[in-house]
Amino acid sequence: MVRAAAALNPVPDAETRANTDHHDALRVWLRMLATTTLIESHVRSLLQERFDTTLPRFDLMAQLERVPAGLKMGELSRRMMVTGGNVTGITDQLERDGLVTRSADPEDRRALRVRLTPAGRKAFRSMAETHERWIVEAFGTLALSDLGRLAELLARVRAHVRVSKGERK
Amino acid sequence: MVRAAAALNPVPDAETRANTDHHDALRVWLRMLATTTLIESHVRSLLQERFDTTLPRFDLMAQLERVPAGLKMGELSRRMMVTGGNVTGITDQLERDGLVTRSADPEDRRALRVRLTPAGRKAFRSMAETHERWIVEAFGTLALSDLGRLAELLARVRAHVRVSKGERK
DNA sequence: CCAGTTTCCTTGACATCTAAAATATTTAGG
DNA sequence: CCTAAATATTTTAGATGTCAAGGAAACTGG
Repeated sequence: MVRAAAALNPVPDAETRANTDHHDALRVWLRMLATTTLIESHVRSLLQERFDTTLPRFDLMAQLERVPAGLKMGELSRRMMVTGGNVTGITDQLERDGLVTRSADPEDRRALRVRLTPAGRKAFRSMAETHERWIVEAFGTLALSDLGRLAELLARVRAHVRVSKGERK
Repeated sequence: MVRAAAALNPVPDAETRANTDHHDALRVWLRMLATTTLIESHVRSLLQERFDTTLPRFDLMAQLERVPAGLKMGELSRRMMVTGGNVTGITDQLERDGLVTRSADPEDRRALRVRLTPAGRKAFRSMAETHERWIVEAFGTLALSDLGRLAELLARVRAHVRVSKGERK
């Protein structure tokens, strides 16, 4: 996808010298992106087929499922890592379908609390169970030890990027 | 995110028994998704800031960069794993900005060939170099051996999902 | 040669998403 | 108390994505 840059970029990290050769990092990234996209689109189409719903709607409901008192729009926005305007739109649809409700927050009149309705909770539980089965199957080729290794590698990358991002801005 | 389903789903894979505990697979998946999304949004905002462009536009140009003769719309669609309508829209914009051209395919009058213009090629090379630097830095916390392990684990998952998906439909 | 099908592309309707502006409320400082 | 800044949400414009329908050209089997 990309040409090699000369070996001129300093590694800002402390301990790991002599690490990523340039093409290697890019190749791993593209593979990671492709794999994630593959699974994600698989899940999307299954959600569509079997439950006539979408991934963002499922994600929003998943956030609410463990919080019976509901979440404020802003909390949903932060947890889902999307903008507030986006949450507004998705909530509109779920509300229209009777799966969530918006109600005034008693402690802050600017805020709204979003909650699953009983119908929403029921629908979510059914979807979540099936969804987990799909994911277990997708990763079913990895032994438990491999799964742990993968988790650990991902955690390291994530933490590293978080830090660099924070530093830059 | 999801409750545990009882241990009742058979692992369709041959060799690996006693593998993914249910919550583990889900946890790894969510972490992988979060990590990928984090890097992707990082790249997106950097592309926006530094080059006033977007990831889909960059991706499309990346496809064209190695094929001076250009690609047909349908080929772009397949390579980018998006629908044709989507490619039409992104190409419209790049064409408007003078970065690509659409020209008739001499061998098939239904088809169009999309090519980078010299300006497009120049712009892409500059972006690609910087983009690679970002990615190398993002994965800079991993030693080369870790990078290899990560690549291998991802490849296995990807291949496995590809197969299951093919089987189902 | 030609009707029927397939392929290539665009268009239209709609769901997601972001960024930025507008509104309403709360909070902080004087 | 009262203004100024911060916060919570919605709205708008625009890019990205899907799917399905439509027009043009190419292929296919008589």
